[in-house]
Amino acid sequence: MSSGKYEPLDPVIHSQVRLAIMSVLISVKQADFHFLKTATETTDGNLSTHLSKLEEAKYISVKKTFRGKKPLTTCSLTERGRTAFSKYLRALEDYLPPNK
Amino acid sequence: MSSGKYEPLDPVIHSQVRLAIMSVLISVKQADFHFLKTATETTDGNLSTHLSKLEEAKYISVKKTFRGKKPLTTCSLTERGRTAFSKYLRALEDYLPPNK
DNA sequence: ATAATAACTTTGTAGAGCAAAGCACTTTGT
DNA sequence: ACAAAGTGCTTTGCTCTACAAAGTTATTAT
Repeated sequence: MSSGKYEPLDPVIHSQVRLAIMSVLISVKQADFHFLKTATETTDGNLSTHLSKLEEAKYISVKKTFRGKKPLTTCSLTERGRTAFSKYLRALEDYLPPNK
Repeated sequence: MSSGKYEPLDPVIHSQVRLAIMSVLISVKQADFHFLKTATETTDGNLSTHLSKLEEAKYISVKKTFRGKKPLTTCSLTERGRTAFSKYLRALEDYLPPNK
């Protein structure tokens, strides 16, 4: 039933780092800056900008609190983000060879 | 057995248009410019530059001939391209939620 | 001869991605 | 108490990417 058509891939998600972030957040529901940085193996600067982009798109929500005296940034997927991610995954299938 | 690590995604392939091109070429073995343009729904300019990029990476081979009096550009995957694509697909799995 | 079409390629510009530098603290010596 | 080092980010600046629009070259239609 492959339609032969390529659905557009949401450009907000179709980026290595942001895809990794979304992927992490799908599985853990909540993740702080350090965790995401380790998981995605990116730099502080990159992570920060990519998080901002995902936040602007309302795909994640970012809560800023304190862990003891230090700032703590905690991220989680929004419903909108979850929807966008599954839509992305469905679209992506158009690009993948038929499932074995 | 998901390692929790995100393998880097080959940047030559991780682009909507180039991914679509690779996807087409995996399934049809040969495709001309017009066919690829229709399949990937991109503009002439974009397709041209993306093909050049894939060619530079030696992922595709581009043969320029004539169909009657008109130029005809025919593309196909190289072995290197085929390998790169399956590597990309394996890496991509790291980013996708566990199958089902 | 002129115009329209085909099959690309090149160019210009706007946006994405990254590392380095910056900022606002807090902790750790001394 | 003070300075130096560390933490947890954000901002900046540069390079690289992606795209559409314009250009090129040749062909077919009028």
